[in-house]
Amino acid sequence: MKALDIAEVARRSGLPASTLRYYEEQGLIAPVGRRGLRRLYGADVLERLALVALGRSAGFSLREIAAMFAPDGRPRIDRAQLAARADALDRTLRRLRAMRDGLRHAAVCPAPSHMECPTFRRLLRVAGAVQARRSGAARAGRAPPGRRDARRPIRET
Amino acid sequence: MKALDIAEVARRSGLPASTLRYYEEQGLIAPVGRRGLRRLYGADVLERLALVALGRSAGFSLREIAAMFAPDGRPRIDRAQLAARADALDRTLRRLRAMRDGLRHAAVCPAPSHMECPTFRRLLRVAGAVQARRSGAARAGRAPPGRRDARRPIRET
DNA sequence: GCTTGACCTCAAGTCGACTCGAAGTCGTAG
DNA sequence: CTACGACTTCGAGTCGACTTGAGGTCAAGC
Repeated sequence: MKALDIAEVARRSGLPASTLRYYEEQGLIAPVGRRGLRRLYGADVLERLALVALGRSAGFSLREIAAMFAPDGRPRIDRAQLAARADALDRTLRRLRAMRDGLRHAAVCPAPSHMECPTFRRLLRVAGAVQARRSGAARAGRAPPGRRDARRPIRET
Repeated sequence: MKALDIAEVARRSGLPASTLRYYEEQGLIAPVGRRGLRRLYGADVLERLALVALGRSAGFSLREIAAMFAPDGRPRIDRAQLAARADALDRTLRRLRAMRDGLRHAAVCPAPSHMECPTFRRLLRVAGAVQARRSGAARAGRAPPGRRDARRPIRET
């Protein structure tokens, strides 16, 4: 077994060493051992990191990703959870698609000002409506406490 | 002109008053005046807020959105910037689409473990590759300093 | 044996977009 | 006229995912 030192894992994974230590702290990876103070990783850490990257890319938090590994270290992924995340992605996709089309249109729209373009105005109403719906505006006037924003950041490419 | 107080704007926009104040601090909106200490808003603030919501939905930061308003208050949106953002959204969409398909597949994949499913493994390689490419791994070994992660959070629905 | 420099730990800082709490002001209903 | 409560300001706190810096350890090369 050739053990990898942190620099090697960093080089091969593209992640800085500080991130690897942070991931370890978060229970996402673990070194197979140490030489003195220095961490030694097995080659499988790279697959694990790919799995983490995959999860992050799909919008999972590090905490959620950590929960996807069984204590024995093997990925134990809940299929229902995957399906749910796929559905969430679908919703995001629909929203972003509409947004892209709107932007695309606005970019070439002949109206002198965006505010005079019907398409743009429609987009505007939609964006405003999403917000109002989320807070229950004009119904209760006050969102139930503790009901924090469920949206989670997804990172662009 | 009927002036709206902050509670009314909050109600109609679905945003908490604290957010409206914060937006003002960030130069996104401004009250038309005050009655005593209290802010009074014109009706146009709602359109403005819709514009802000739109921008946020498209992945712009508040800073960028603020820059989209000319000093006179009218939206002065750079069409090239819109097109660029639309392209960025397109890339994000492609990535998320692949991710969704992968998740969907993994959720129904008959392989006993995800690691034995070719589709899942392919997805894994892709996710790992993105990361490695971003940091220039295996080429320079070190990303040029100051070149911070350009990805920006997009919020799900 | 000594130096070098890659690694270590731990605490603190960063960023964006808000939210919260304390303490103060003020218009209006009674 | 007073009390109430909706507003105000300002500073600090939160969250997630890291990064940075100070100060310490240690294996390997000279």
